[in-house]
Order: sequence, then structure tokens, then C-alpha cells
Amino acid sequence: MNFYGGTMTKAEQTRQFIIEKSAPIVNKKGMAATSLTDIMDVTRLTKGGIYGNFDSKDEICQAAFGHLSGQLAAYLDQRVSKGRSAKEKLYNILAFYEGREQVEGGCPLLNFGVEADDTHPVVRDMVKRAILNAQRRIAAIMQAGIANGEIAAELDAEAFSVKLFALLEGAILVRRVMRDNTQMRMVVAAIKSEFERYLMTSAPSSS
Amino acid sequence: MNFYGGTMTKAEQTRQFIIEKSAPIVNKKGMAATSLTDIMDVTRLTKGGIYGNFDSKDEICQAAFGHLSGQLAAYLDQRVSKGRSAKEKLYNILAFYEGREQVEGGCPLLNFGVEADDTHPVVRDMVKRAILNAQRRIAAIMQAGIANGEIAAELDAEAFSVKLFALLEGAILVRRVMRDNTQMRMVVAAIKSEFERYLMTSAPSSS
DNA sequence: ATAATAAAAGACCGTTCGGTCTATTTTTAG
DNA sequence: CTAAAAATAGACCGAACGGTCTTTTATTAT
Repeated sequence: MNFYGGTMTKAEQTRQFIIEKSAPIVNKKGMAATSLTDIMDVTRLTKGGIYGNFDSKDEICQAAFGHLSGQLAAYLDQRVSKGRSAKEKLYNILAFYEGREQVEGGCPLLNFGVEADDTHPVVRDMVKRAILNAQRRIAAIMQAGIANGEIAAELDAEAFSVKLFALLEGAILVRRVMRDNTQMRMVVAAIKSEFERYLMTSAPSSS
Repeated sequence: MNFYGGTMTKAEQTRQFIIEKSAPIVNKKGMAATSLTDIMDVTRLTKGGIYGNFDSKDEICQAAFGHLSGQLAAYLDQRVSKGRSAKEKLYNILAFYEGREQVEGGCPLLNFGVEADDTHPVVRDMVKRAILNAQRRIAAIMQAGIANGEIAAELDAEAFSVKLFALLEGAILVRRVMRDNTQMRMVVAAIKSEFERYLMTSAPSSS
């Protein structure tokens, strides 16, 4: 028996495989509406293989959200790290949301948040943490921008991050229902416009 | 046989009864997760009574959304009609969202919108129309305010209504996941603050 | 009151659900 | 190569699912 050191044991590999394959389905159909059969189909595994690695469907859904939110965070962090100013960092994030790319099945924070809030307290708590992290990411960018003089100190970093998050999630909802990106574009433009009011490099115009 | 004139036939009464009793559950648990048993329990009816009035569970869910969104629209219209200026009308709406009242189980536009977008095209279309109506309601208030000189013409009524809707729905999501109204309050304050920038009665300040 | 009609009851149907368990296969250590 | 161990297959389980259908109960017009 190899003690878990550098390599992944077979079960761990399979577990990860199941998570990665299932996550998009759970994100799209929802936890309640995703059946074991769906998971069996997408993984090409049977019940034995699945329940050998998970105790319940709920555990799979939970892990699926963890995977999706981790993936989303990684995407965003990557975008942020590629920006060399607060403005670039913010705009890279906005481009991500405005683009059609997104995680398959839409924003997991929205999907899981809406479904979990009454029925799945564990998932709800995970979503809560993910939301706070997303907001912290934005607030941190703003604070850094203020600290190095790129952004006017009048900008309330926390309030800005709260508004930005709400606007984007709302726009994601509208986009999914409408199947139309127009309002998302409007929202992103509005965020940019508000942000630029606090940019020190641009003219401190008042109108 | 009485031809349907003034009174409601018994079946129509029962149908309405089923819808009203089921709607909060479907709103809360979701369409997929709500079972016939749930509906039987809450209506104290049996399958015979239910399927005598509906062809399928989906039809009940659909009617439930229609009821909820109609109810929501009625609430909002009432609030709007009680305001005597654009500002009052808007603030009445905001007070509605900021307050804990809301429709039981949260905003049906959010709940049904997220669940329906992939799986229930009919419901998705109903949500789409409901969203557009909600936005139109706001835009109309703004346009009227501009027309009578209460609001500066610079305000883009449509863009404002899109932002407002997205902000509120995003804040509703956060509130449900966090079980905390703080961010909703922040969002409402931000909406008010932005709106007041365009108010003609207040000082046309530039900062 | 009664006969015709409408509505609701609830047993019943096949299917699918999440989950278990043993047999078999695959992997791995020696 | 072989024996021990781990992992997967898939038959099986009871429960719950959405939905049907016949019987019984309410309603209603006369």
C-alpha cells in the first residue's frame, strides 16, 4: 500500500474525473434535477464505480460546486494577474464576464446559490464564501489602486465591489433568460463609466 | 350547465386554489424538486383532484409562476401608484425590495429564471416577459419624470432601468445566500444616490 | 327529491430514483 | 508470475416519482 505522497491514487484520480465530468451537468440542470444516471452516462462509469468514490449524490454535487467555483476563481485570478494596473485588472475581469466564454452552464454562484439557499446548507455556505472572495478580489484591486494613486481615495472600495458583483450577477441572469448579451454590455459599460470617474489619470471632470 | 359568466365554476375555483397553495412551494424548492406529494400535502387534495384540473406537474409550475409574477407586478404597481412623483414612485419600489416582505420564497424572477433557462422554454419565456415588464415599469417612471421636469434629461431611462434591475436581482441573490440584508441596503443606497444626481429639484451640484 | 353531471378520492401503473452489495476485474506489491 | 488488495460492474432493493382510471362523493338543474 503506497502512502499518499507525490502521486494520486487511482481512487483519487477517478474521484477527480467524476467531479470534472459531472460539474457542468450539475451546474446546468441543477442538483435536484441531475440524476445518478446522468452522472453514469457522462462518466461512462457504473454505480459501483461512482459510489466507491462518493457516499452520496449530494457529496458529488458539493464537490462539483467546489470544482466550479475554484475554476472560476482561477480564471479570474489569472486575468487579474495579467493586468498591470487597477484599471487593467478590472477591465480584464469585465471582459471575462462580457465575453461568452464563462463556465459551462452559467455562473455557478448564481445557479447553486439560488438552489441551495433553502435545501443545501453546506453548499449555501460554500457559495457564501465564494461570493465574499469574489467581492474581496475586486475590493483589493481598488484598494491597491487607491494606495498607489491610480484611483481617487473617494472611491469606496467595498461599496464598489458589492455593486459590481450584484450588477454582474443580475446581468448574467438576464442574459441567460433573454439569451441576449445586450444588457450585459450595458452593465459592463456602466461599471466602466463609474469606475473612470475615480481614475486619477483621466481628467477630473465633474460632468 | 352554466356558461361561464360572472361566477367561477367549481373547477376554476379549485384550480386557482391549487395554484395559490402550490406557488410558494415551487418558488422555494424549485420546479424539479417540488413533488406531487408536496402539492397534495399543501392543498389537502388527492391526485384525482389535482389531475382533474391540470394535465401535468409542469402545467402547475407554469401557472404557479404566472401567479407569482402577477402578484409581484400587482404589488409593485400598487407601490408605484401611491407615489406622486418619480422619486416617490422609485423609492416606494426600492423600499419594497429593501424590506423583508417580498414574495414568499424570494424573487420568482430569479428562482424560475435560473431553473427554467435550460429545461423549461415556456417558463423561460414567461420570465423573460416579466423581466421586460419590470424594466419597463422603471423606465416609464423615469421618462415621465423627465417629461415633467422632475428629472434631468441626461438620465438614460432605459440604461437606468437595466442597471437597477440587475442590481436588485444581484442583491436578492446575495441576501438569500448570506441571509443578511446589509448588501441590499448598500445597493439601494447606491441606486438612490445615483438617481438623485439627476434630480432637478436638488442642487445641480457637480461633485 | 331526484336524476344528471361534475369533481374528487385513492388504488394502481410502470418508471426512475438514490443507494447497497456481491461478484468480477483491474491494479499493484512482492 | 502470483497473491493480496483495490476498484469497478451491474443485479438488486425499497421508496418515491409522475400519471391513469375507476369508483365514490358533491354539486346542480329540474
